[in-house]
Amino acid sequence: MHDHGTYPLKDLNLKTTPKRVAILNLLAQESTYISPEEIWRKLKGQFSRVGLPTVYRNLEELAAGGIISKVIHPNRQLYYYFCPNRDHHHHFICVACRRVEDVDYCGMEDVERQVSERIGGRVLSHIVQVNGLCRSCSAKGGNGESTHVGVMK
Amino acid sequence: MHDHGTYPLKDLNLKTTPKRVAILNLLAQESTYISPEEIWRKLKGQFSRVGLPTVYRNLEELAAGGIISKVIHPNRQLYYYFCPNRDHHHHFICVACRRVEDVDYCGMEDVERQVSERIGGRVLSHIVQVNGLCRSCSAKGGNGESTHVGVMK
DNA sequence: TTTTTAAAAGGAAATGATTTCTGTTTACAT
DNA sequence: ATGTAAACAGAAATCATTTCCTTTTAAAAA
Ligand SMILES: [Zn+2]
Ligand SMILES: [Zn+2]
Ligand SMILES: [Zn+2]
Ligand SMILES: [Zn+2]
Repeated sequence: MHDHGTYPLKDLNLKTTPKRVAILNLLAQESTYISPEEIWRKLKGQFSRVGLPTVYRNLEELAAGGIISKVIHPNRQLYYYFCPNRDHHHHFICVACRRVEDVDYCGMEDVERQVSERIGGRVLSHIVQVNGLCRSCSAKGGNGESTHVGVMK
Repeated sequence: MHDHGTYPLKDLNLKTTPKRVAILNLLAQESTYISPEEIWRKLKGQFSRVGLPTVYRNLEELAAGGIISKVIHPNRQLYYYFCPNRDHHHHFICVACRRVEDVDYCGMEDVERQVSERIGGRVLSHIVQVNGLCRSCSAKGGNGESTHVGVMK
């Protein structure tokens, strides 16, 4: 789907290993979020030996480095997604088909002001995720899996 | 801390059992988010017999009913919080002391419009959580636990 | 090119929070 | 008071994720 381009793995003190690159390429091909085990199954088609811990380790490192993003899922399992958009933004995920789309919106400036002025605290990070049904899944009328994580009304 | 008032457990087809009420009361006394096991330990001071599954079950039911809210935590464990504010809003959580504060802000109207117009999808729910250090923890200069879940830059 | 070395990977095993199961007990509508 | 579906306890299972330890390897240094 997208090309992940040349990522500064070096800047993150991550060696450019075949496994790591393959994981990144697999993610870049997907337009949906994916689990560590799914990545692992795909990797096994390319390498004779791959350990699941290697996949978990790499996904975590890539996410920590900001190259890929985590998806919050009600079943509490880990899912990751690679998004080529380097500007700050958030995602709309389809709970039925796992498709991920960009949401170019983030009101964190206002929130930070409010936290600073009214609460006296300091914002370190924030989580924003929009769950729903994409166009095609919405048309099919499917409900998908229920998504009740965080505050939702 | 707060009184959870009279909640329409009946409206959710939940019986008013001693355990359930006790859990709700415990949560209402806290100004921080809390784990199922912590609730369980506190419950054991009030009942001779309490099962951990009972706690998990009740917390899940109360959260599904919108009476309490879940907190997204990087260690992937479950945490819950009771907030008496019935208006739609989100939370600022202190990653150091677990304190939770209201954030009266939510740009979901705009997001829904964008999702509808540009993506053609339908929003079912959304997750918004602001992580940081509250006033006192910020003053102490503590860092608290790292919080890297979801998209954060 | 040949070391050198710290990071990366494998694979087996452990972990432990959460869930499932099953046989009682209980809230509450009739 | 009785019936019935919901709740509960307790023990056991689950299973995604981590940990551990040994072997390989990327890539910096010589
Ligand atoms: Zn994106
Ligand atoms: Zn944002
Ligand atoms: Zn609140
Ligand atoms: Zn909102």
